[in-house]
Amino acid sequence: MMVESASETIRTTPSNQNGVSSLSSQSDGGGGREGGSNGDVNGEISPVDLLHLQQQQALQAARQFLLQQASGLNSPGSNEVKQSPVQVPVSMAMMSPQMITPQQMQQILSPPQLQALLQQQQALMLQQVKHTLCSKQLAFQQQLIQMQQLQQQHILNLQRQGLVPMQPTAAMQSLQQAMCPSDLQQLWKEVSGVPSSEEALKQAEGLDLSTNSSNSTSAFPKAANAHIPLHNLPNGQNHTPKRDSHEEHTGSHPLYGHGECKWPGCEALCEDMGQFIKHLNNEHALDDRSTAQCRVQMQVVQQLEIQLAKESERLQAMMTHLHMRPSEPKPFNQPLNLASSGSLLKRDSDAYPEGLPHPPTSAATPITPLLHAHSHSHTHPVGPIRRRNSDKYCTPIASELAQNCEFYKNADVRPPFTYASLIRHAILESPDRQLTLNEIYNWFTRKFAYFRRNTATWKNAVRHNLSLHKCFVRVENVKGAVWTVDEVEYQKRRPPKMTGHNLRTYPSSHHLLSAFFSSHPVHVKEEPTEVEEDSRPVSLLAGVTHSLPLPSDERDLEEDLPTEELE
DNA sequence: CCTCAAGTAAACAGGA
DNA sequence: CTCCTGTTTACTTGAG
Repeated sequence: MMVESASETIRTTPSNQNGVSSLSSQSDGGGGREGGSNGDVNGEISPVDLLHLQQQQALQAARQFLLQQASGLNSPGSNEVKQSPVQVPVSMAMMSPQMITPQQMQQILSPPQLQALLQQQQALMLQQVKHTLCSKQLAFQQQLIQMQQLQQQHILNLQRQGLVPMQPTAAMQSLQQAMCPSDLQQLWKEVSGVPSSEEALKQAEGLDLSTNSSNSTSAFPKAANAHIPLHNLPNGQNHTPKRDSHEEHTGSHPLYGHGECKWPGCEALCEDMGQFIKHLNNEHALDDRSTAQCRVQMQVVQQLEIQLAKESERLQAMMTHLHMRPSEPKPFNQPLNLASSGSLLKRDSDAYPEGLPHPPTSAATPITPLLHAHSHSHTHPVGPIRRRNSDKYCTPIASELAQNCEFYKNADVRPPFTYASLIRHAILESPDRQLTLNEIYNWFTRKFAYFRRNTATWKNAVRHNLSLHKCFVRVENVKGAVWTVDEVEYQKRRPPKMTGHNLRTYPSSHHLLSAFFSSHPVHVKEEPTEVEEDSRPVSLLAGVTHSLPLPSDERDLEEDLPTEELE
């Protein structure tokens, strides 16, 4: 109880200035853009128009891609459905990382996969920028709808398998509540100018929306009118078991393409659909691992959404600057799941005039941005990451970092290591195996986007760890003091604790599922981030650091957690 | 329930 | 005086 009061008085301590300027708000203008919208005239094609068009196309493509990604994670047997009257942003329900942190996801599924995925996505996004010319909103709508359906399907599947703990109906209800269909309907109208989503759907169906077909894996099913009105779901009666069989007969599956399974990290070859389905059921049944992988995929999508949001914001700023009337600003401003979840949940407040909060918090605060606006600014200002999973669950820090350094460098994800192990790693990584405090700080900020904010907190933790653990030895130097590692102490320090649990099986299905359905991400503790520039998930992929051979040093380090690894 | 490790917050001291 | 560094204590949380 006291804690709360304590945390409420958190003040940003002076230490913030330690060269950690990660804030580069590029959004100038956020304000009065709605003033300038006067209809959609497109008589002439000026450079400005082209720019506009390009941007929109890019954004649209990105959005589509995100949606595809999101739909891709809807576990097997979840496509073929096509429409639902109610818009339900999948990710809203599925992305609730407050229960399982991104780190955990990463642990579960090696981030190289994440990187690979992101890379793919980036490439595909670029491709799609070229191909996606028409059917902007419609494609968007279409896919959103599909996502919803997939989500529903997924839920149904879970129910069927008895894996949805307790009352699936409750899950549904919470889902539905969180979604607030009416809000969504409204949103749709705003966004698309289409009277209702069903209308939109009809239109969408009338068109060839296969713009996404450039992504061979996505092949959105066009068939099926398996309606699953969400409003029926709460009864828990709408199981439509036939869908599986139905799916098997249609030749496409988002997780199947080019004769191989597109499940993240799988790539198993399957000659035909039947074989693939079999494979899917065998290898990717709903278990801890698959569920965890889903969450990883969510993370991927989330990161892409962040990127998308940023681009949207940029577009807005550009257009504002050029005095353009954003012909269709809304869809782009609306970071579909992330932010919208907040706004919808929030409900009462506008909080969402523009879709994106303005400068600093915008993109990088996927989960909570709007909540902050609402609550006292200090309520959870720094989202203390209590109780992160300890490194005992992790792969050895050295290899993990070596493989995923680009990821951590850019993604605002807390590394799944203890402070102590990180500090040690930093020190041992240095040429002289010694670092000053400030150098350690710098290492943290350099290596982890996550540590580019809340500096007061983690720096304090670093100092605390340095002092606390005997394995860190302070050595007076000419220029001051440096910190070194007493390896013996360090090893001693480590409890024989078990662990290792294969990360892939770490979080239990229950956890994951409850996370899935806890669509009340209101209390997310992700902090108000400022990682604008850093959370550039897409670009980070260019990194290609994975598969770097480990330096000998790293090898040493890697031995560091042998027991932890092997259970 | 207890213990322990980890994370967080904060008070405090000493030095630049 | 402010800020940084370093130490220490207190507390919470999660896991064993």
